[in-house]
Amino acid sequence: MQEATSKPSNFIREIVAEDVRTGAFHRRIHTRFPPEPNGYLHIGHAKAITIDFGIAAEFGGLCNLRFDDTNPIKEDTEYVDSIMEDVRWLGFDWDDRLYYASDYFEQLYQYAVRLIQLGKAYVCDLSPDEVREYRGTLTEPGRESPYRNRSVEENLDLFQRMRAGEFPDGARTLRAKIDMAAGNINLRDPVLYRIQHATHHRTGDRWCIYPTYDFAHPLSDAIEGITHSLCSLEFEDHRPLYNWLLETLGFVEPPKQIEFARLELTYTLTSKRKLRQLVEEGYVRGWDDPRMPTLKGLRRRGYTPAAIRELCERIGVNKTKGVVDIEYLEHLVREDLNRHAPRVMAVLRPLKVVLTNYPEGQEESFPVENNPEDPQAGTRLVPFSREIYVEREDFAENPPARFFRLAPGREVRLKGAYIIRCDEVVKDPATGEVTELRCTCDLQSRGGEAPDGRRVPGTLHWVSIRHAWPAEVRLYDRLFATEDPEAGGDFLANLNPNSLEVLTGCWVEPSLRTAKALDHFQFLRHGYFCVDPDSTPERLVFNRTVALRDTWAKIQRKSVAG
RNA sequence: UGGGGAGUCGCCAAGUGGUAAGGCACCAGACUUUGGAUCUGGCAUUCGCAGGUUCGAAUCCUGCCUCCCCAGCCA
Repeated sequence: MQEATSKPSNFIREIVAEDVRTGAFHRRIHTRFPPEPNGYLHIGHAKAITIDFGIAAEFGGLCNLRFDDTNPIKEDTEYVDSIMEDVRWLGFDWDDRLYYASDYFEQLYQYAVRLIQLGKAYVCDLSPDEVREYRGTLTEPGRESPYRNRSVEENLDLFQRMRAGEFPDGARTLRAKIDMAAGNINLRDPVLYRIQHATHHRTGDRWCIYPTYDFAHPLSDAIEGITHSLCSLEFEDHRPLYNWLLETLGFVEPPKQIEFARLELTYTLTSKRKLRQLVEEGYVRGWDDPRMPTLKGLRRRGYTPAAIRELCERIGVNKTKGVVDIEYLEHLVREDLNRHAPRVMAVLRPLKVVLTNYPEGQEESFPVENNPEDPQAGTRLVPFSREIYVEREDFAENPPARFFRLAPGREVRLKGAYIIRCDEVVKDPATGEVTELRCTCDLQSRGGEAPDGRRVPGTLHWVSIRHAWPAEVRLYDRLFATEDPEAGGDFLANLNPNSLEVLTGCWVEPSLRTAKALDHFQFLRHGYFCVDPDSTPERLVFNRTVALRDTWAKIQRKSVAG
């Protein structure tokens, strides 16, 4: 609880702290993360997970993982497995508290029977269309169902026969008897059970009636001894129903539902339906495409659990709907990876450089720091020889102002190696394209230090041609070109046509040969990269997580703008 | 027009009657064998608007405005 005071406050933390202080619950603080197994987890879920597990941990409580599997036609075990994997990857653990709403089907049924006995629920024969008609509108009250006043006995009999499978889908429902004139539409005799002759991924064909969310959720919470049922804003309207059910059924110290705003990010979509469309219609390569905001996509892209958790922590918790700038997340991965990712040299768009005064056949190795942020990370030896590759954009025949890189007659330092000067530019006579640079190497500058102390402002990354390893590098950009993917009404029209650029002729330093899938690196002067699962030792594949901050690009942009 | 929510810097967000934290972004500078990182400084006389209460209000009261959610036998 000490942490509770050291972290920035938020209204949920305050409510829970107050409940602890007043002893509102004679049991430990208990929350739950209740995903429906009908899709993959995305960045929005990360916030809910962080809050659910975080609040419990802060107050010495527990958080359950509970699958809200009350709709058999939408759900599947494939998602169950995936969700568990993602929650663990994010860094949370439910120990042995893995539950399913479907585990409670029998109990839930008994609670429904109890409600009927109390005269608080009835079997209704209205068709779906009729129910809608009777419900009224936002501004007009509804009308009571003609079946509303059936006897307890008749209701009990009918409900039992619903369970027995005597009626077809949609023929009848069990409804709560509350108030058809309520301003809150959720209180206009909400449906508690519907008939659905469908095979459930866990209970098989044992049931042909299934509880609705509104019925199953509060009761599942109560059954598990949840104290604080945290959910998103769209359930605010359901809270009176949540409370009505628990009160009517006589639960002591019932759980409290508290709603908070979801996490939204700029340039990002979190609608399950639309994400599915992107996958199914081939706009991305799958649910784990590195451009997807799914946890699987983020992982493959190279985002770390720590960065995602940190985002959730720093954006706070409240009821104000907002859209967080994706740059915040990008900043946080950089912050994390800057501390942890080993530095390495990779040339993405190679330009050959021949060091004319460096002895042919000679080679040597230079120690280069693995991470200047972490002296403990040590150094590695990087091989050097007469012919190297540098980045094409690190050379300019007619350098613009403040260009610190290679140009005819100019000097530059090769990171950790030597200072070189460009003497000659070799071009393809047919196209005029620069194909090679011939440079001389200041042999006195081993390690990159000028012997006479002269200042060399530019430092380039490089790879020795003879030693380099080929690689494919996938450069990702935002999936959508507009901050709000929904802008203009058609999210597909807002897709960024340049969200993926595949570079195939890349060369990386030999130390990368042993890199394993999902390993993180900083490619010096480029950005953070992650080994794609497609990678093999013969053909390395890297995904760009995020580029380094690029002050030079900013200067150029400004000079172009005027 | 019914019910439920929300409005503090470009974005996120503290603040709970005592005179506007912090982060992102941005700007300026220092340093730099990553034009990275780091460091320093700048960045809301004002809290949706209008009244009122008070010595004093973003915080209390009144009225208004704007935005979001709800009419699935989805969750």
